Amino acid sequence: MLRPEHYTDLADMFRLMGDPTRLRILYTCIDAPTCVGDIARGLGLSAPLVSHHLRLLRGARIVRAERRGKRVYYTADDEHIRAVLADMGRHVREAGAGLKVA
Amino acid sequence: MLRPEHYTDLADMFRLMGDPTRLRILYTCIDAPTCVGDIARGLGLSAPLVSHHLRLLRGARIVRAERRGKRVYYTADDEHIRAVLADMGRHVREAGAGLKVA
DNA sequence: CAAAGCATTAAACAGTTATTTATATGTGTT
DNA sequence: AACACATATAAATAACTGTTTAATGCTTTG
Repeated sequence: MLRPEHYTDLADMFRLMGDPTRLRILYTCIDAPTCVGDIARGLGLSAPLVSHHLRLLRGARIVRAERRGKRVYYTADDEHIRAVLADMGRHVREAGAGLKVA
Repeated sequence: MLRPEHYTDLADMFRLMGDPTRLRILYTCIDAPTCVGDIARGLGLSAPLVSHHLRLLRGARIVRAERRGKRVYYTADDEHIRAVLADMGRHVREAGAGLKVA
């Protein structure tokens, strides 16, 4: 099974990826390090909002930050994160559309 | 990239797995089909609560239901779900404890 | 067919969380 | 050193969601 304290950590991971805005932010910087401003512009979001979400993602080690001059570049922390997204993507595609969530 | 409508589906998946109670329920029936009552007893939860969460998980095709007599047995829908949990588990273990989420 | 067992549904409450707006911190430039 | 740029933080609001309680729906058994 799984150690109890890991449940909350795991759940936190999933919960953080479970917000549409955060997920779009994550996808924007999944392949190449991208700075806050570019993410914000690319998605049509305010910089504070993007920064805030990135802080949460960073706190869970889902993304990693690196400062270059004035800008801070974010990218996915490790391959497991990419693997998770890939597998979940496959699931959604195979399970097909028409998910009733509500 | 990813088709826009998939973002919400993907986010829904993660969001659903992002609740500690739901995640524990999912883990309980991940390997072998388990009925609502057994899940509830095993986790010390009420049957209505477990049933409610299973309905949400089922709506997203995260679990699959099968009726056998009076009981309804639930289990993980496909291998992708198990793969996602395995990868995320590895990430949490490697990233180590001390995640600052708040 | 009535009763009991198991699961589901519905509605109300309580707690949490994403977003906005305003302010502050850091970094490089003139 | 002052300015401009990029990011980060804080507080307030508004929307959402998990849990509880009570009632309803299916299946088999007596």
